[in-house]
Amino acid sequence: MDMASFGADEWIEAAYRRFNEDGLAAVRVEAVARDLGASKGSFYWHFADRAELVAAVMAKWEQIETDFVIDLVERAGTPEERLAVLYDVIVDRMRQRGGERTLYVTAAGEGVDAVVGRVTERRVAYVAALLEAAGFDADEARRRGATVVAAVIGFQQLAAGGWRAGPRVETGELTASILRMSLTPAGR
Amino acid sequence: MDMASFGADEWIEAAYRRFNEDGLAAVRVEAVARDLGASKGSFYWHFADRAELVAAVMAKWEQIETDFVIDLVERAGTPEERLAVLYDVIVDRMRQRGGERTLYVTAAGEGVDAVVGRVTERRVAYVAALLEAAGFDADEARRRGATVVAAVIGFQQLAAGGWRAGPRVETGELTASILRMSLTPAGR
DNA sequence: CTCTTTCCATACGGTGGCGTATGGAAGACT
DNA sequence: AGTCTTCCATACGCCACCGTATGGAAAGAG
Repeated sequence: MDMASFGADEWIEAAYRRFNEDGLAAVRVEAVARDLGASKGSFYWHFADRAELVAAVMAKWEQIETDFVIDLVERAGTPEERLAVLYDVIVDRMRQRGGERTLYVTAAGEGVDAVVGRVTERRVAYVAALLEAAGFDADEARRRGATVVAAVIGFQQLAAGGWRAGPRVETGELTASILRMSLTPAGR
Repeated sequence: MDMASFGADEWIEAAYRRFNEDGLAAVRVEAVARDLGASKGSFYWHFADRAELVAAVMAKWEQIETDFVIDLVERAGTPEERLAVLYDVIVDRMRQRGGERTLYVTAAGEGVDAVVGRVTERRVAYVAALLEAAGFDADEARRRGATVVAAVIGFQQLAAGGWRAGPRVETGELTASILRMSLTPAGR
């Protein structure tokens, strides 16, 4: 046991950092090895193949994101206050979560769509629960919850493509706007 | 001039088909050549490199999508009726437009973010114009227009990841829901 | 009929990714 | 001390993709 040796955890950690920066496509065996100052020989001693590393990274990601939602659930406050907190969270994490931008598209090809689907479902369920607490019936709350999540991800996509909201409208306002819309009852 | 020869247009057409199926990543020189029954030698006579083909494909895409929006603009009807038409259009094209799913993420890397940004802007502007005609002020209409476009793209992303709306909520309802929400004024 | 231009196929070199083979260093065990 | 297990580096083979080099067929010009 060398003290400077690389356990599987170090590999997963380094790979997770790469995922967080540039998505699953960036978690390449040689690249992660370079980050770690290790070599492929080490990697293939700890892992069967790249897919195993990717699966571990996604497991870590699921854990982190699930804990995050649980934290959100356990907060107190009215639904409106909680949506305000959600706004801060979204805007705050929008910048750093670069890896998630590409995740939805690559998920199927990497065989991790089950994990992604579960995390998505938890997010949708969380927002839906908030909206249900705010007075919407279950089905409408779920539709709106899905819409909020979709819109946030869509904003990321539009920004990743060349689009900018423009001088009159800031990006943060868009998130605020969808949250406001989600709370406005339909009827007249 | 052989009658069975391949002009640049044939290459662009075949490449566009690939883009439409599986995104820009699928427009590979050898693959398109195989589709056409041609070889790389032919390709590199008509094009300087792959980027030139990709640019041509995106130009074609921009043309098609822009014409589409113009068609939409020229239709008559109340804003509500026009949004209903937009709904049909979105749901109808959601299935076939597989290539656009990956476009926003790959745009920067392929150097086509300018085109993508322009098309996005036209779509946002179209929906914003509808909403402004429905009584919203310009800024609010723009925010909501962007939200509608983002939500639709977000739904595609969520579906591409493993997520399904669930047994109680259909995918089509989500599109209907965001359009309805976009038309509901904020005040009480 | 010959020569030139146009168009294209085959073959090659280069890069970057994954996974494997092999040897070796360093501790653990006896 | 000698051996065995653990961990890792270097080197290799393989494949997919891009772009280039080269030779050649087919059609038009004269």
